[in-house]
Amino acid sequence: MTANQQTGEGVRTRFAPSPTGFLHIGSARTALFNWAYARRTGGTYVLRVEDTDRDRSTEESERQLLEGLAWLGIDWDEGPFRQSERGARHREAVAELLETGQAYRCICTRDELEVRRQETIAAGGKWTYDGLCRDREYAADCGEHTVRLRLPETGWLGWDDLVFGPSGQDASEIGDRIIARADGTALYHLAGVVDDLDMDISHVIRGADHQPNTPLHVAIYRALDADPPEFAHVPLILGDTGKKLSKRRDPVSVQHFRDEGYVADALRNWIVRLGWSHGDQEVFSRDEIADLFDLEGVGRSGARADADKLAWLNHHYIQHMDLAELLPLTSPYLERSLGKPVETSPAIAKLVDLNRLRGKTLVELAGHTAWLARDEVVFDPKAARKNLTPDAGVLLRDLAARLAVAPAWDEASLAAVFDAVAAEREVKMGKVAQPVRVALTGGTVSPGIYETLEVVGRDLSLARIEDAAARAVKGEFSS
RNA sequence: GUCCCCAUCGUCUAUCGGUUAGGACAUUGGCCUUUCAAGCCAAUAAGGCGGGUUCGAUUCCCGCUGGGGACGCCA
Repeated sequence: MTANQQTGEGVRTRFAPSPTGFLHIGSARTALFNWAYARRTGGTYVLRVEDTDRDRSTEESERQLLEGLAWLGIDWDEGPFRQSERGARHREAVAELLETGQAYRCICTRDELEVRRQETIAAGGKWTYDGLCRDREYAADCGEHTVRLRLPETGWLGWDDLVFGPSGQDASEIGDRIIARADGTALYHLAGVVDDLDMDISHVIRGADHQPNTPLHVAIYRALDADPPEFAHVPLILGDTGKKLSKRRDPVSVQHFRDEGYVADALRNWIVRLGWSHGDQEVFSRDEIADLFDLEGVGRSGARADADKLAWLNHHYIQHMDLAELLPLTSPYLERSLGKPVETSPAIAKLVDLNRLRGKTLVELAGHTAWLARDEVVFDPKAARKNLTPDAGVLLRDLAARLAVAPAWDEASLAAVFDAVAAEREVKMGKVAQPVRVALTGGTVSPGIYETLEVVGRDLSLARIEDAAARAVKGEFSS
């Protein structure tokens, strides 16, 4: 029976990251699963920052963490609590365990331990703490010492994992582990259990890398005379090598993907499907995740992070998003690309809308849009050499003259002029449209030529075409 | 090395003893076409191996092989 079943309260989950770097997509997924499970069940989601490793924890990481969660739309109901602020409570728990005899003081030093460990392994044995201090009953004044949990000699430390089913290990495999350092502070295992207990956490959903720790945690719950929560271990996210994602090898931070131009909806959708499925459904909005997520849909084998799938999802969301939502998301990338602030004019907005089919990321979308925001056309040498030949220049000059007297600047009128030029010169439409495209944008990629002309507008279009024509005729782009 | 875990198309996965083994991404071909895309259509592609259990195994059990994770006074 779990704590929450005893108290009759609802589901309470938590995300307990340590602020020692950026928000990792593996952590983000754990956060998402916990969030989703709480939302689905009408439970409560708690955020707890495990910053007890003072050497590695930084405020900057914590800021990044919260920012990443907010960006992904993962909101919490309680917290953020900081484990570092609960030191007194952890000390109290250690004292209690010492009192009840469930723990004892150990004066073995790291060096001594290491020597004995090596000896045991060399002799072909397997090392767990050898229990030298186990029955010595050292008092508080024994000098520098750690505190170890006193495990039963044997006995099954098991739990029924909500993903992996019956799991566990025998106490003899684990040995008496340290729960408090020589300086008196508690280790993660003890602190985490105490916090989960105090915060009445009912379901601990965490990465499978924690599986080997769970027997010890079960033992700590027992020593504290408490019932363990439900545990659900989630298979790890793997990199291209098939190994656990590594900071060195793989792109892992949420911030990284954000910088690369992936939208939050896509990243969230991507990671939720890494290890979880719901029939054949591939696309899940934030609300659907909160609505449909369950632990039964979580698989048991590691999932390789597939960048192509992320790109596809990103494309999907960029296409289906309201333009009003897409524009502000695109602006920063446009400004980055241009190196200056950009005002989102109606023309820019229209071009972004037309270009959304043409990019997998906001970076690409911005890249395809930037030309309109530049004062001067920047020609791609290759595109210009191929399309702005002297012959093309003559054609463009003719075309510009006719466009200048076109009755209107709309698709029908523009098409009539293009058709006429193509017919009279007996060339394919491509020979007309492509030079215009390069004249207007400097490159070979843009929306349909009439749409592009409309977006650029009559005056600027004529100016750019005439300018490019003049330079092309002079052979400026030929070599 | 020890302990634990996992195993369906290249990848993410569906299947909860009986299916022509389904979907998605990627790939390939076709259509469309003024560029690049997108879109549409189609194709290729999977139960690691060996034993059981069963009328019947991808599905249950065992072994092997392969892969992964954990082995801190980190979290």
